[in-house]
Amino acid sequence: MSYNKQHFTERAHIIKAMAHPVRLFFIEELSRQERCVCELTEMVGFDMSTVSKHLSVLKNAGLVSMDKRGNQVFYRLKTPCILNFFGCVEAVLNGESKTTKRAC
Amino acid sequence: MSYNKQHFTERAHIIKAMAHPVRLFFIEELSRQERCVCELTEMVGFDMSTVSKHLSVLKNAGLVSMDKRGNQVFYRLKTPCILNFFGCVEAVLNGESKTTKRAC
DNA sequence: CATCTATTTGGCTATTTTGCCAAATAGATG
DNA sequence: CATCTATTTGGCAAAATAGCCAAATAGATG
Repeated sequence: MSYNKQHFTERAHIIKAMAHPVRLFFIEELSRQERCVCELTEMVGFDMSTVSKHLSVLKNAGLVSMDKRGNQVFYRLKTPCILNFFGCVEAVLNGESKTTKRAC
Repeated sequence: MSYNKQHFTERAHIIKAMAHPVRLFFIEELSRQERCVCELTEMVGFDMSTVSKHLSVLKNAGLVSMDKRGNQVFYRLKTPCILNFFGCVEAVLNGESKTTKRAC
């Protein structure tokens, strides 16, 4: 197979959305329960505008959805299958990757 | 759970290594068979030095391993479990993510 | 309606990433 | 040993990303 730039750019866009410590944390946290921006902001200790921008990256990639209730906006994970991937990342970190052990 | 910066930075480092169209292509291609730098260079049409740097990002993250034979260097995928994740990315692209369908 | 709260957007700077070229390295071959 | 081939490294400029502040929005509440 040869390199189809558009095909891989689309997929990289989604993975790129996950490729930041704060966003990774949000994905994990939102898989547990929905959270409003103010809660997430307090958890990570960044400026709320920064948090909002991270969330919009996730939203833009189709990974989370949002829901405005009252004057708060709640985000939740739309793609639980992402979590299956985290086990593989752990395996890479532990250098177990060569084994046939199914991490995902 | 609260935000442990180091924990998520380590994991983001691995995901970041995957977050580029060319590197994503290499992961998929190398899952099929090992390839030397010159083959990969021809497939993507970038400068060989650029390709070499992309490969070193993958290597640094622990995703591929390399093997020098003759004056060629062959790379191969060290972490097949990554491939299970691609199905999830497809699901996100197709907007099927809300369903309970197991993509990974 | 005026105001307050939660969130997003615009704009700026600092940092990181990407890709090319040129030069360095390392092994193979004449 | 000189040279050729495959690859990596250094360095640079352009582009993308991250985080902060200030300003704009949008509901909720007095």
